[in-house]
Amino acid sequence: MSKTLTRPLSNRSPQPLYLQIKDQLRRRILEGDYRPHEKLPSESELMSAFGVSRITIRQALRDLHNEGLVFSAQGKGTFVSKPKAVQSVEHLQGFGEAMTAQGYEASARLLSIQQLKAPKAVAAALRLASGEDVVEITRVRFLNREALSLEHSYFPLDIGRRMFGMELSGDIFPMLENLFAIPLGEASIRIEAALSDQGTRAHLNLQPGEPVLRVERLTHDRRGRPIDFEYLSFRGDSFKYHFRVGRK
Amino acid sequence: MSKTLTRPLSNRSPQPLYLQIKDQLRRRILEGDYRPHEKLPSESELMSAFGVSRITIRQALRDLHNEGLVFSAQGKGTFVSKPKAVQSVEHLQGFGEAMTAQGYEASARLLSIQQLKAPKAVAAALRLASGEDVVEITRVRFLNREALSLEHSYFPLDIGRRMFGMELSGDIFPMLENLFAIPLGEASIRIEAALSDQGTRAHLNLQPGEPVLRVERLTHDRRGRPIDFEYLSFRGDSFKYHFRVGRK
DNA sequence: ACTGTCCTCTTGTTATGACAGGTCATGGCA
DNA sequence: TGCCATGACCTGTCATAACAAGAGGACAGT
Repeated sequence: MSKTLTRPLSNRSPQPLYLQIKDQLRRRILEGDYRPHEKLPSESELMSAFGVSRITIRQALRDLHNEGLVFSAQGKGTFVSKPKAVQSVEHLQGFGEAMTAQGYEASARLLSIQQLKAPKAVAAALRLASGEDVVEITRVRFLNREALSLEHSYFPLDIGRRMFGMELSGDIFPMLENLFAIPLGEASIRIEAALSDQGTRAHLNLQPGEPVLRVERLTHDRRGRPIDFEYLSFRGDSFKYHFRVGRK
Repeated sequence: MSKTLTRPLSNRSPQPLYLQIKDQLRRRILEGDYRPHEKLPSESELMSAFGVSRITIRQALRDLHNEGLVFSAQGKGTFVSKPKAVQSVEHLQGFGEAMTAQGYEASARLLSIQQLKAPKAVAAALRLASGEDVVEITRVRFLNREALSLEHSYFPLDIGRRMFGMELSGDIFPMLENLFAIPLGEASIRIEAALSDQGTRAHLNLQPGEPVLRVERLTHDRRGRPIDFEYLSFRGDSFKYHFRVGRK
């Protein structure tokens, strides 16, 4: 637990101490040095470890608490929260965009990419003639090293064909916007709760009977053309979808 | 700016000082004593006004900042935030409204209405002082004669008390708007999948192990005051939530 | 008239010290 | 053996004190 803090007061101030401490603790949590429900060192231990006063430690812990990474119980200690990622959908963003913006470590593993005849529902959503081909991308998403969701994405041929051979472990939305120069517009989303099927269970490491949040998302470009239809299955215990809507 | 704080240390502690101060400031903001973009008294003024130390004032202000009611600028002061005037494209509808609009036969049965001390999460959502009372309404929703969802709604006292004795088998949103003349603004929604607990199963006629879609919805009036916090549990097999979002 | 310096007010950061009150294990007493 | 008191340890709250740093106005010099 040694640290290299640069003192703002004695030296030329780079960053407040409590921010440096907060970032170090967060990194350790996200990297798994401290695991969920594990107790963090007590405030006095952190004080001597970092060589700062209690108020500084508490300010760092308070920030982590506000971010939802830790919680504390009087008389017991401060503990790492189980990551319950909250994705805000006020703005349309991909999952990875949302998570990394919150400091989570998000990644994805490509399971398959292939061209196939569009399933009926997919063809209807993408406004394709039945029988037309689409490109299907199947990925597993990880949050803090744990499998979080299984994703099937379907793209029309002209877009999907360009994806073969590309790096697909990152976010797809920025890729569409930047590499393909496709301005994104509205997305339409459906959500339901369901029990996990066997294939999903295998990828997400779930027990039979555990629920999943099933999301269908159809993304359009700015001109209204549907360009990406996805089935997303999230572990029910570790994801919350969050958004705001206005009246009328 | 005189206040009646009850000192936790000298007296018998009712509530921490910073919470009392936070609640008083919040009330003044919500009641319009301090208007948006208006400067609050400086920290030293608040210190002498409340007769507490700076750390206590700052803790109260920090909480208000986290709730989004104020923001501060170094060297200038602390100011009241403007209640978000975000133009949303989406409809905020009660579920009943949405269903009847689609030709379904929707109804609700009132299970209970009571005044009780707000649970912590409810108090936080409605921005009430911890310990304040709220009115809880519990209902079961039916769609085409089948139980669809179990709903727990929490209202601040001034609104909730007016609901006793009213007809509560219909939609609550139109009631708020028309009978109570409360213009509705934004709602913030969280969704997750979970397994049904026993109480929910009983009301929704579910088998053990069946999943539910759990929704938390916090509705604000047009000025940004939170007025309705709800926990909704839907049968996972018979409901889909549908909405659209725009990019950026 | 314009500009740069300085002083003052403000919030931001940090230290030290103290007591309140919850949790839990240990050990003594019945 | 069982129960309870006690103390160690932990987070929660609050006070006092100091310096850093941004903002802005007063004021003097050009």
